[in-house]
Amino acid sequence: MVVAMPELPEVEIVKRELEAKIVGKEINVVRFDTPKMMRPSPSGFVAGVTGKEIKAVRRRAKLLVFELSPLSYFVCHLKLTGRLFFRKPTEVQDNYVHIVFQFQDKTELRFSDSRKFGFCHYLKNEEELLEILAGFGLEPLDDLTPDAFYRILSGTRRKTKVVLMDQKIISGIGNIYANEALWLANINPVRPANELSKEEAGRLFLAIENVIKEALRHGGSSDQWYRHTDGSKGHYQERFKVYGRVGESCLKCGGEIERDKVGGRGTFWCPKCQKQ
DNA sequence: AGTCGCCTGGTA
DNA sequence: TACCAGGCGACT
Repeated sequence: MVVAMPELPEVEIVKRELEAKIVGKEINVVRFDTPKMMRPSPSGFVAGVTGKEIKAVRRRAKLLVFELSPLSYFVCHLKLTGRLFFRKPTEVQDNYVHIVFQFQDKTELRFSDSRKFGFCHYLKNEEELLEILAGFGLEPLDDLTPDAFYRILSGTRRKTKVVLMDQKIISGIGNIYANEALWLANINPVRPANELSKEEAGRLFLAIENVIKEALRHGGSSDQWYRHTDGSKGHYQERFKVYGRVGESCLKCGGEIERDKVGGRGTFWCPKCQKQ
C-alpha cells in the first residue's frame, strides 16, 4: 500500500480544477464541525468569507490561495489527508468532511480531512497574505534555475533529501517527489548537499522538473487519500520508480531497493545507482 | 540535527 | 493491538 500525500502537483491540480469551477461564485454559508481547522478563529473565518465572491484561485507551495471580493483572502492547506470536493448539493456524501462552503447556487466546496491536520486561514488583506507566503522558498517550476539550485546546495552540508523537502528553501516538494527525483538523478538521499558537483546538481534539477511535470500529466499521485475535486484518483502512483518499492528490483539496474529513515521520513533508494 | 505532537485509517 | 504513514511547527 502506497500512501500518497498532496504535494505540489496534487495541489496544483486541485487549484486548476477549482479555478474552472468556483471562480465567480459567492459564498453563502460556511458550515464546520472542527474549530481547530479554522483560523484565525472559527467565527473570524466565517465572518470573513461569508457573502464574498471567489475572484481567483492560486497555488503557492502546497497552499491553495483563494482571492475574495471585497478584497481579502483565505488559504487552505491539505497537509496529509486533506481533500477538496466540488459537489452539487444532492450529489454523493463524502467522508470526513469538516468544512463546507455553500455557494449562492447551492453548489458546495467540501473540505474533507480524516486526520484533521489541514486548515483554512482567513486573511483580511494582502499584507497578511504576503506575510504567510513570505515563508516559502522558490517554486520548482517557476523560480528555480540550475544555477540557483547549485548555489543553494553548495551553501549547506545538510542531507540533500532534507534540503529538497525544506519548504523555506524550495517549496512544494514532499517525500514522494524527493525520493523519485533523487532516484532519477542517481543521487543518494543522504549525500551532503554541498558535496554535489555542478553536474550532479544540474541532473537533480532536471529530475525535479521531470517528476513534477510527469505527475501533473498523470493527474497526481493517489492511493489512500489524494483525490481530484470530483472524487476521482490520479494515476502517477502507478509510475513510482522507488517510492514504496522496498525489496523490489531497481528499474535501472535490477538491484534491490532499500528503505530507511532520512530526516524522519521513509526513504527509498537503489544502493547501486545512488551511491554515497 | 533529531524527536514529538497533532490525528486517524489501515496493516502487520 | 501496536505501529506506521508524514506536513510542519515546536521543542530539545
